[in-house]
Amino acid sequence: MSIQRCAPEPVLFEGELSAECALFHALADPARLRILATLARADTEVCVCDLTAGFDLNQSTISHHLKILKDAALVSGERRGTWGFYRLAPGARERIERALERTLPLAVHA
Amino acid sequence: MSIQRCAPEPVLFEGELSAECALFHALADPARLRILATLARADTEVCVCDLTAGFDLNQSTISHHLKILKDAALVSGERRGTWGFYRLAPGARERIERALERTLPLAVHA
DNA sequence: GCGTTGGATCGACATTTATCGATACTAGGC
DNA sequence: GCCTAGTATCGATAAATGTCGATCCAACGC
Repeated sequence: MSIQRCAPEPVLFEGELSAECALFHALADPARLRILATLARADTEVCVCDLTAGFDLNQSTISHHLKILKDAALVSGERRGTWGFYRLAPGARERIERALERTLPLAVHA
Repeated sequence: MSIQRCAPEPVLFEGELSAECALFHALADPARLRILATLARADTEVCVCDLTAGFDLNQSTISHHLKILKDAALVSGERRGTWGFYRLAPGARERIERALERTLPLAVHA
């Protein structure tokens, strides 16, 4: 037998939140969070070599996390010569704030 | 040979972000995001039976996600009789906003 | 007492994912 | 050309995790 309802008129959210979920997923890793925090506090771009040297992770692991952050459009990367430089993507924080607003709106209007 | 630096004075973030990471992790699942969005838009508490009936997921799966959200202090649950009721934890959104501020501060002061 | 019902917990399984080593790629220096 | 160095990509592996079914627990009705 199926489970019954305890009260009439349940209001369930049916909207699409996959983009918001992808954003939060990119934030849900300690290595990526440290990279983001570093980029956010750097007034300039940061070289990949500094991240590789500073964090206790393999170079390929750093590169892997940078790709995930880049795919999430949270950082932007550029290669000059043999070195790679990354910076926080413009509007990264605003995009997260908007995702939060769509998930947990301050003013409940639905 | 170890990897060399391309420039002097790399500034790496060394702070602790495990609590923030745990918060974002709780948000990084479509089912939990839908539950949170539902609770945020409900002016009252929501019965577990409504979540189980409305979302295309097993009852034990819903309960599992509710526990994760509760452990993250994003929702609060109460049992009255045989039914369980959940609501958005007070200050849930503010806690996420503070976690975002600690990770990506608007004013760079470090 | 017993049976039922909603929800939580446990076990198992499949998928995802973080990490690493090895390799490929690209730009310089020789 | 060749060699080196920094980065990206590929493969493999181990750990984490989402999902489900089965079971347990608590409350209600009989």
